[in-house]
Amino acid sequence: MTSKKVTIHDIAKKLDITASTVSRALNNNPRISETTKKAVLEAARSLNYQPNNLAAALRKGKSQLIGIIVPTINRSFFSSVIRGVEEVANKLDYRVIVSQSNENVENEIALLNALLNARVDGVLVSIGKNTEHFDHYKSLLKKGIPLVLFDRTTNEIGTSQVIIDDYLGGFQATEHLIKQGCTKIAHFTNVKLVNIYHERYRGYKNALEKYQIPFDDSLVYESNMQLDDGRECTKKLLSTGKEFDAIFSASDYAAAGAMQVLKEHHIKIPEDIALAGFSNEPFTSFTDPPLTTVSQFPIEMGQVAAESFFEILNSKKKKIIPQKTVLQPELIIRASSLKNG
Amino acid sequence: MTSKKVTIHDIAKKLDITASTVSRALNNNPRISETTKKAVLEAARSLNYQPNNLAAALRKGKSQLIGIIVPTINRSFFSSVIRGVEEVANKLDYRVIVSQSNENVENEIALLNALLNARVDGVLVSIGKNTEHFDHYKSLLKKGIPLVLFDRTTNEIGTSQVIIDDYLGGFQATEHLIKQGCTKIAHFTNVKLVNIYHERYRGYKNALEKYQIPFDDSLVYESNMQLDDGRECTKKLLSTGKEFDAIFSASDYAAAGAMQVLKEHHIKIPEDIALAGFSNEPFTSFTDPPLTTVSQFPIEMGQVAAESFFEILNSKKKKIIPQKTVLQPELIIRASSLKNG
DNA sequence: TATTTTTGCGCAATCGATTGCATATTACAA
DNA sequence: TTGTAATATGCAATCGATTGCGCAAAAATA
Repeated sequence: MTSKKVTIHDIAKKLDITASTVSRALNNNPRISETTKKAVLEAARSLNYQPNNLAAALRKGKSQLIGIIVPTINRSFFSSVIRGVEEVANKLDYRVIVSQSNENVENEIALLNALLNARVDGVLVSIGKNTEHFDHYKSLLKKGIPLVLFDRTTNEIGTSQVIIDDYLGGFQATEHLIKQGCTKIAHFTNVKLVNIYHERYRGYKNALEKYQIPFDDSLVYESNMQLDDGRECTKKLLSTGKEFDAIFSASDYAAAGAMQVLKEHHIKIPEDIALAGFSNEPFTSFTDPPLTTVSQFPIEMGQVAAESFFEILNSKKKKIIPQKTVLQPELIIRASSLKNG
Repeated sequence: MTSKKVTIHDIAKKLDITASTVSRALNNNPRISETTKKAVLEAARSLNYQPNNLAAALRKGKSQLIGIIVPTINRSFFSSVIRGVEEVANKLDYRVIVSQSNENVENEIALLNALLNARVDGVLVSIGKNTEHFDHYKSLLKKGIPLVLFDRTTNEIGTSQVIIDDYLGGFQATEHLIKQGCTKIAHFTNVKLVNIYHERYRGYKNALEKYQIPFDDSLVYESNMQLDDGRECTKKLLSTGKEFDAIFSASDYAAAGAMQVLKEHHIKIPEDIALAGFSNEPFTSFTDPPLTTVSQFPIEMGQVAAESFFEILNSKKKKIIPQKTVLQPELIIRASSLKNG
């Protein structure tokens, strides 16, 4: 049933001109007369011509496709970034190929290769947690293929990246808790070698320092930062008998876990213990009390990353100075931390 | 800096054979000797050969790309479906191009065209709310291009679709509330002409009927089903003074709104009023109490849709009988409705 | 040993659009 | 009127891989 594909040759035949002319007419080449252009456009419409991007891509060496690799697609943050990227790309008539690494280095490498074989014009990546060597990305750059990292980035590759200021976010959240009158603020963090968590941790410490509150290492708990980890950490924290009046969790999920345990112990939030998370996960406005958190503006991050990407793509000069764009996070204050409200 | 691209011709030259042989060797054609295959593979590796899918796609007429159109990428349900599709596609060495219609018919048409020009091998679509004519999809089918609809579908196009049994979900949720001892169950729904809401409503009514509970139209509230709508409906419901002991909301968001208002009125959930939503939005497990809801298994839906898609794609025969796959939803019972527990 | 079959590979066209380099026509200046 | 420039279009190669057809050499069969 597949109707014969109509090509520029069919148009050419119909108008008794050559395919070259048709191609130029369709691409609005100035060396084609207005009359011919009109005729071509008209014929194209009447024949229901659909250009074959593959052929053009092959010939031109650019596919109008860009690849994006994230750890998992169905997480609010990442899907929002993808949304942002798609918006920008779509306007510029580029298509976005998505793929997920599942935090697995080998997948990352395989996907990167697959994208290269599909001849994407470039790639946007949020690096998996366990990725520790970056040769596959470096070789991308050597081949001159645009690469932009976002959120989960590294400085080991000389390429543009877009991140949020995790330090500032950590600082703001902590400062906010301090201003609410908290002085013994616990902190939940991930293994601190992961950059973003380290930065949030730094922000936490510096805020304490600024307000001359002694830093107490025994109030800092490391975990994998999922809901259950948050629960565990909170239980441990409570069992030590150590006094504290707030928890700043570097993840919303761990904060949610903390909230559960605190409530199970009939500890009032925020009166007894104030709570702040990080990421502005969609669920945070639905907890009771709603969770104070830090927004990372994922859609905007996607847009900025895409813009940064196209800047590289369109720059004629071979040497591009890698840009590091740092977005400002925003503290979202909700009831979980609002003592004087 | 772009290193010269190495092609099969380079491999051919190196081994003093022809490109045809190289191509066949790489594709594991049985008519090529093992010796030659090994040599080609070896040479390909040493030259760091990367196949150009564009060229192959052009020649073969299939791109190994599939397109997917959703209203918005960054919604839990849709991003999860995409995740499922990507998983299946990736295993079969297909790439997934995502795009979002923003519930706009014109975007839908434009995106569809863009995908066609990119020569995707087929398309998966969740139709926008406002789309009322389907010619653009019908013409896809006429061209013999595989199309699978999921979640937001229509019977007006003779093509495969994957949906969940909304009727059953509505029935199960209502039945559950009844079994908890509720007899005056309010229902929040959307304009009932939207299929999925109508089905849930039907399920609600039939469950009542099965248990010989009189249906009371004045307990049914129509709205746009966002959080605020849920709040409004609940307020109205309360202000009527009408007795009710449960709310089955066809949307989790409206249910969350209801929960807020009930709590503001110091009405105990579930003791005074039991609550159930629909969709199993990620936030529902974080509310207090956690919300009983109906899971739609979006990842599985994506997988099934993809499988259905590849079935069409791989079927040799021209005529494919459109399959309508109806997935079973699952009632997720949580504290918001558990009276005896 | 003669004949048929199988195996392994080369030749060359092809997919559809782009583009550098002619060439023909028209316009314009001298 | 003639030479020159500008304009509009054609020719043919090209992008990189695939594939139907053909053919020689090797293997199997008669």
